Amino acid sequence: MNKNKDVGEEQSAALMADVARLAGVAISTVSRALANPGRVNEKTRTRINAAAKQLGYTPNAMARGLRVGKSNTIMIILPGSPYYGASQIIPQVLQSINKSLIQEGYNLMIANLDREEASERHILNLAFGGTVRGVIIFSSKLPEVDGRSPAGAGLPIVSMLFDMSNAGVPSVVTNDREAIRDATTELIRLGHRRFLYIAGPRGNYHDVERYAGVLEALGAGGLSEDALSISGGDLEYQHGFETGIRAVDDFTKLDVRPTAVIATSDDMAISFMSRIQHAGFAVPGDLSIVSFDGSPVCEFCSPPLSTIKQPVEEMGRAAVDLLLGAIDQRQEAAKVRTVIPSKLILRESIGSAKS
Amino acid sequence: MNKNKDVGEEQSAALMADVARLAGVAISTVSRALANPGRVNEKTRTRINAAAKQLGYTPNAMARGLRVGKSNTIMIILPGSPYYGASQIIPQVLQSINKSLIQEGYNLMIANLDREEASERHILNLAFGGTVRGVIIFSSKLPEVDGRSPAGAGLPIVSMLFDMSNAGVPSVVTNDREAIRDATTELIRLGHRRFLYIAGPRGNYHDVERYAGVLEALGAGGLSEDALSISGGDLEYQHGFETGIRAVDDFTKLDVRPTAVIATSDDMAISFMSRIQHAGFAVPGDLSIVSFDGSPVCEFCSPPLSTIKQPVEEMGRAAVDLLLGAIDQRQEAAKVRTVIPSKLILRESIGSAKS
DNA sequence: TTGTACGCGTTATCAC
DNA sequence: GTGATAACGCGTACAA
Repeated sequence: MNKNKDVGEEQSAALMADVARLAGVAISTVSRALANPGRVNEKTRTRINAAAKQLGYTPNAMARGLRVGKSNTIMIILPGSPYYGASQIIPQVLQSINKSLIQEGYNLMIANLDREEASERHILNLAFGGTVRGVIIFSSKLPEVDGRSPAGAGLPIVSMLFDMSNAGVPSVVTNDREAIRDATTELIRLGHRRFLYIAGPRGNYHDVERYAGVLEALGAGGLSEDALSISGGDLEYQHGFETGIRAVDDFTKLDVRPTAVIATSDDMAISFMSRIQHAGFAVPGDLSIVSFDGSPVCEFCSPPLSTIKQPVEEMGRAAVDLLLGAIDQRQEAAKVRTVIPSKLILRESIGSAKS
Repeated sequence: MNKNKDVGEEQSAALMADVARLAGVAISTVSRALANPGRVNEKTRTRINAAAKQLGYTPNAMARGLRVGKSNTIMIILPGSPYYGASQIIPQVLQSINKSLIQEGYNLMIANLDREEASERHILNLAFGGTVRGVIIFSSKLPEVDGRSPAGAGLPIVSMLFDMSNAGVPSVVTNDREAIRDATTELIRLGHRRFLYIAGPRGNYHDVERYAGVLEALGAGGLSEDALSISGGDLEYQHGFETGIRAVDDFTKLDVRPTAVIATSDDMAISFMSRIQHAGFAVPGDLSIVSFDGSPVCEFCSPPLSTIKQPVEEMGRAAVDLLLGAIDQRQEAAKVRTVIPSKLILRESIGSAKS
């Protein structure tokens, strides 16, 4: 079968047929020996294994995939333009997910979903072309063009970070609302009465949740919405750092200056804190700052930045568990929403309100 | 063919045969109409396209791949534990590469290469199992187990960031040595005469190059190696931030204190700069700092951190071009080494030497 | 220009 | 326990 077997040097990939011939058995026996080792005589099995090793045999994934009608590739859909806060955590997420997947024999393919139709089409081709077996979505929207969507391809989907459970997509999220609420409550406890909220894209799930969390804390603390000023929130994508910079302008224009700032991503907080200090405000003397994400770099800001740390590794593992569960049909609807709590890390960017 | 065609609702994937039947042509004609539109009558072609659209037909990638003996997936091998400085730039690299690949009809699969044999085996199965068509390697070593390596699988490989051209792997790198040399020269020009170099893993390509660059600048400036102290350089992996923290200890223990610090990654510089200021040293008053990578966050450090910016997007594009060139055999050996220059970004962390 | 027939490498179904 | 054989969905000689 292998026409190059006599060349010896750069032999092209060994086939199952080559292994069978070398081991002196039928090709189907080789297949079994590799897939169901129990259902084949031990003696022949070892002979087959030896032959396979000698030839450096590796099963052809596409042939197998075609035959069994399944691939073993999972696709993760990343936001095309780095999502306003997520770029810091993407590597951790990918690594966590990939590690979990590999243990179960799956591969990870990545796709970027931006505003161009071409990228949506590409993703859908992956989904409908049988290339992928399941989807982890890390973006705020599902790709859809010509009425086709990954769900329509019959693919299991799990959403990470964004709660899409009301769209029927099992989601692994953190407790955005409670986490921000608790952080705000802590600020109130420290005597703060006026706040600046640096928003993510308006309407975005995270922004909705986090904004609500701030309001809940204000309400519980006996403060009205008037205590809250808002910056950012543009619909258009913007780099987190830029949002923070603009927030400095907004801040300095306010008649009554807030004493505490709640940023919805570390990037925003980092650029804001840097520029606001250049503008002559002391942190935390004049101004306390807390943000969301938990990037490692926050510890080394000046002053060290308080942040709400998202457990991205755990969330990655949970998303994989959910997805593989759906694939194996172990669970059909699963728990639709899995919440993994974030943790407030208090650092020196937060202090008592100026009296 | 499609047994579910009468269900209408959740129809399983339409096949080429379905399209052929609906268009009233033979299955092979459909195949041609999609692949070589020129070689089929316009009238029938439009009929076929209409049928395909109506059925939501998407070609099965595995069947095609099996038939043509090629996949259209590229694998990128990432360092399993975040490489000492690279974690900041991985998202940009992935996005740049993915974008370039999609335009040419390829997909991107990711693999992590850490110290465990399982991950090497996984990568090699991908390579030998026909799953991938080419490899972009972002790690300092090539996976190899049982004497198998991706090159042995006949796969085109391109290395990014690391120069592996002497191992026969076309590489896209930046001018580490010159960039560091120029930065060091600038420090010398500013009157600095003693330096601390915060090293990456000893023996690592980047560290070798960058260290050499420092020495070249010292030599050109009439300084001896005695002008240089070294911190870091552990063989074991360590988080960049930790290396910077340890460098603070090393620095304070030196009898003659350097007035300038050259860090081989932004992470190191960021944690070092933060802690050294807490220890009572002024930047750049007592100490100038420059680092390597060009993370956006450097601009918002206190003081803003000078850094050598690597053109990661360009490097990603170049790597893809090289790889696809090798796949298409347009170029056989290609230029073995492509250098894309980095750019020194001067910020306030650098100043004249204390007199 | 279009249709027929075969094969890509593997797994699953059946006999033996 | 093992072997022959028919698919999986598509591309491509070749014949019509």
